[in-house]
Amino acid sequence: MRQSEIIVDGLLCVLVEDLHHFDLQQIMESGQCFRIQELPVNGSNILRSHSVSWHEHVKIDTLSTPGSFIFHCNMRQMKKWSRYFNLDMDYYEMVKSILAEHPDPFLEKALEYGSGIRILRQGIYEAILAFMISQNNNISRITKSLDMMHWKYGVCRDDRGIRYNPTLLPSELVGKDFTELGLGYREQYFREMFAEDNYVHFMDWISAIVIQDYAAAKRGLMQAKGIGTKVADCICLYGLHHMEAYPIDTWMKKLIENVYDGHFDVTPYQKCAGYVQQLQFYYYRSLGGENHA
DNA sequence: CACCAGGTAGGAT
DNA sequence: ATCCTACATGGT
Repeated sequence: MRQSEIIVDGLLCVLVEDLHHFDLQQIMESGQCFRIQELPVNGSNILRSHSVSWHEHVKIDTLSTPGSFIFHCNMRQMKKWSRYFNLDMDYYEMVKSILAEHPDPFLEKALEYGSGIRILRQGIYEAILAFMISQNNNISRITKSLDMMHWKYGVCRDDRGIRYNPTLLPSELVGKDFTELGLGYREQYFREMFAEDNYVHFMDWISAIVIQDYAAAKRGLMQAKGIGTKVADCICLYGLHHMEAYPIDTWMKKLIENVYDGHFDVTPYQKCAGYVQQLQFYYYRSLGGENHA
């Protein structure tokens, strides 16, 4: 991967080349992140364009030259996005080499089908909000609730004169009522978590979790109401980048039942289990569910 | 107008 | 330990 500064429309941007196994469309569709949007495209050498909201906001153009992208930010911000998208570590090759020793036709197809997927580092706050909302819910409502929450309670900041919805910090959520966000019965979970008289405990709880290993972090997370095994695994994986986490939801249950005859051994994939789960999940959903492929 | 959604808590086997 | 079910809403 090479990075260089260029000027686009009078603004400093970063041109990234030779970046492979990175496809924002796939990442957006993979269901790990609800805050990426596809934008209308105007440039002729631009294949797709996306906007990503996190601590900051960035527009990314996918160029027609394979492996080439334009990140609309400066080099300093690019460092953060590089970490966010996990651009330095390519789990594709890791799974490829494990597959050589543990043949798995389904996973092989899943790897090729979703080869552009990366596991993001969304941070614990973003992950808690997104995946507590995600339980027994559908994607479009999850996205809507999250967006409304950010617009209603978030403080807007930027250095380019563009209004955007930033990451919410606990300090911005303490004592809020969470009504009118369409959260349904999950509303109560948030009210408990961000109750004013729980703030000190909340911050202690978080600061312990972020320095613990996967097993301890998962146990800790599950102490909160509204966080069970699956949501805890998602927070560990997409928030804290614990790659051992292997979230099992209704789709993964069906997949393991139909494709692996009720048993899938993650042991060989310990160091990239979460990535393997994403590949399986993304490919299985593309098949419509019941197909054994 | 039913049925479903990247589950969980609380209670009953 | 392992089932069962109610759960609030909006999407399809």
